[in-house]
Amino acid sequence: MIDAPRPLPPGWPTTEAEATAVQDELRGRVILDEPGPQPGAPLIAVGVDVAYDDERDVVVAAAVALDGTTLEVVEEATAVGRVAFPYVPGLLAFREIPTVLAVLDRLTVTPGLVVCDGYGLAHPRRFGLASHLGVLTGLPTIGVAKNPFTFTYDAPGPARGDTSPLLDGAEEVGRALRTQKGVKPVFVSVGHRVNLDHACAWSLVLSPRYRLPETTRAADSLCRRALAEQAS
DNA sequence: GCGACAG
DNA sequence: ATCTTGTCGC
Repeated sequence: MIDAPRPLPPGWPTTEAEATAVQDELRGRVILDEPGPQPGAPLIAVGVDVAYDDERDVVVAAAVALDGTTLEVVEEATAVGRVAFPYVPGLLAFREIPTVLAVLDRLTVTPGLVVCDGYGLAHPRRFGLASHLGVLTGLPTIGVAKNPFTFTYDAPGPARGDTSPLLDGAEEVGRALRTQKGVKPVFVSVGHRVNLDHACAWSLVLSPRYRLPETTRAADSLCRRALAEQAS
């Protein structure tokens, strides 16, 4: 059975000015002074990702819950929604967050950490997707991105676990983290209720074999499969 | 002013 | 994100 795309929430921003105002309002509710879960602690780590069909204006979100110790999949969920905003760098969250919230609602397990595909604090106004999702759910969140966006960094050391600051001018907004020897780093930033050390440590724990965390890989794979089903 | 820019 | 074949390598 294929789900019909759910409609947008009433009052959802439609202009860049409105979306920016929402960010500025929600940003005051981000919690940055909690250490967050200890890396390796027994918890459920949830990866979220989305896939788009711009033709049909459809977005499919996937959430995959992993045992934070064994990295085994304990639950999967998908949700189908409407693309909620045009793609504007810095406003990515508005495109997908309603559907991401829906997919998290479908999980029966309680996430101890949510790993987002994108940024948190590393954002032009310090309120990326991971920050936004964290504030709206109250859950600890981190962002792990594949690209440095507009930020700068020097290459981290060659060993797995080596890091270097991700900089916006002189300000450290996240870290480039080498998750595999000799492989391009990922870009980690804090979302909500997790500090940068723990965010990096969890990113490393969740990436035992590949460049990207297993949470991200599992969610990416699932949302692509779900989008293909939705299209057929 | 223009372009570049997470996904 | 997405458009897209084969190919080199473990």
